Amino acid sequence: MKTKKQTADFLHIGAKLLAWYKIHGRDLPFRKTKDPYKIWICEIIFQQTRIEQGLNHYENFIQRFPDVQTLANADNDEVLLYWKGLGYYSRALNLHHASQQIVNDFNGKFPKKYEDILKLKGVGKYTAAAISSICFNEKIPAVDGNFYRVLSRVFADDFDISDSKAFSYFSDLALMMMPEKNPGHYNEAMMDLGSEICKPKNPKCETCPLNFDCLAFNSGKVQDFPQKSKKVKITDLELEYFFVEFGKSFLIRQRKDDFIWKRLYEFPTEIPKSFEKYIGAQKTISHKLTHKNLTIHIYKVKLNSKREFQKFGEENGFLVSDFEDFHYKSFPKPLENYLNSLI
DNA sequence: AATTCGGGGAC
DNA sequence: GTCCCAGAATT
Repeated sequence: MKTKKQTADFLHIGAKLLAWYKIHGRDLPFRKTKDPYKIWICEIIFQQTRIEQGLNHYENFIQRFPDVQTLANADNDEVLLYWKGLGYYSRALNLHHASQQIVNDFNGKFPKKYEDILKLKGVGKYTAAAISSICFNEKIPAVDGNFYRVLSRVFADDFDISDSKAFSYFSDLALMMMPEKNPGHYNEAMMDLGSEICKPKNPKCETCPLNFDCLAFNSGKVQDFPQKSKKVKITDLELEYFFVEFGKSFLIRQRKDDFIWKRLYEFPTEIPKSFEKYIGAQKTISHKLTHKNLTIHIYKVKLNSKREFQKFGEENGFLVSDFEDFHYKSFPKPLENYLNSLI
């Protein structure tokens, strides 16, 4: 149970944060709008993604799909194309699905209530809070990795951020500091502070607006926070592909959506025995994902019979692509790199 | 409650 | 090499 004095102290910290934000907040393109559609897109794009990495994707995506209707009417493949290289591709599939949810279930108008926004596929508690606070002035903390880090340091709190209860734990802390006005700015301020000042490594505590209040800083233990118990496990995975070509054409197909690289394009993973005599150059690619170390073997299969090429493609459901066409499809990064190396 | 899903940048 | 990033869905 918090006393009145403590609650006042919390609010004081939130006010400092907001004051800092007004001067030092980042000038980002999506900060100028309160269009829930645009904020939604930006929140999804920047999930687990650095601002610098996703900025161009955001601009291109908004330009091509400026509103919910455009996105809902778009081809699934084109949505994925605009997601090329961003990773976590189910985000794009969920985005497309949710746009059709808005058209069908919300009469084409972006929902305004937190509970409704939360119903959209791919929108969780963080994203619903971000949209609600920024666009509709709802006082809900958008607790993300930045909140975990900043709050655990300010209060020298050793609550394990990999605990599944961390979200609700830090939400309670964040809410106590949250000002009545400008909830969106408060949430954005915490993200900017976490990104620019209270960074995971080498935080700039000397210029931090909260350094007077920060218990970790004042006890010289900033590096001890946040506490995180869970470590990432990395497994090895080998993939084998056949680059089946005839002239300037080659065969591709779309992946299923039950594994990595959902719905992205790839090469055949097997060929008939009769093709083995055409196997030529082989390339081995190492590629790191967050939880996997991939080793990808790609074998060139250069056919000299157009009939065999087409027959194999048709019978196994492959598409014929070429070095112009593949730019208009979304490939996994290592396969895209491979294709570019052949040009 | 634990696992899975990318790619890139900082160190 | 390790860790983290405007997290969410699935098991």
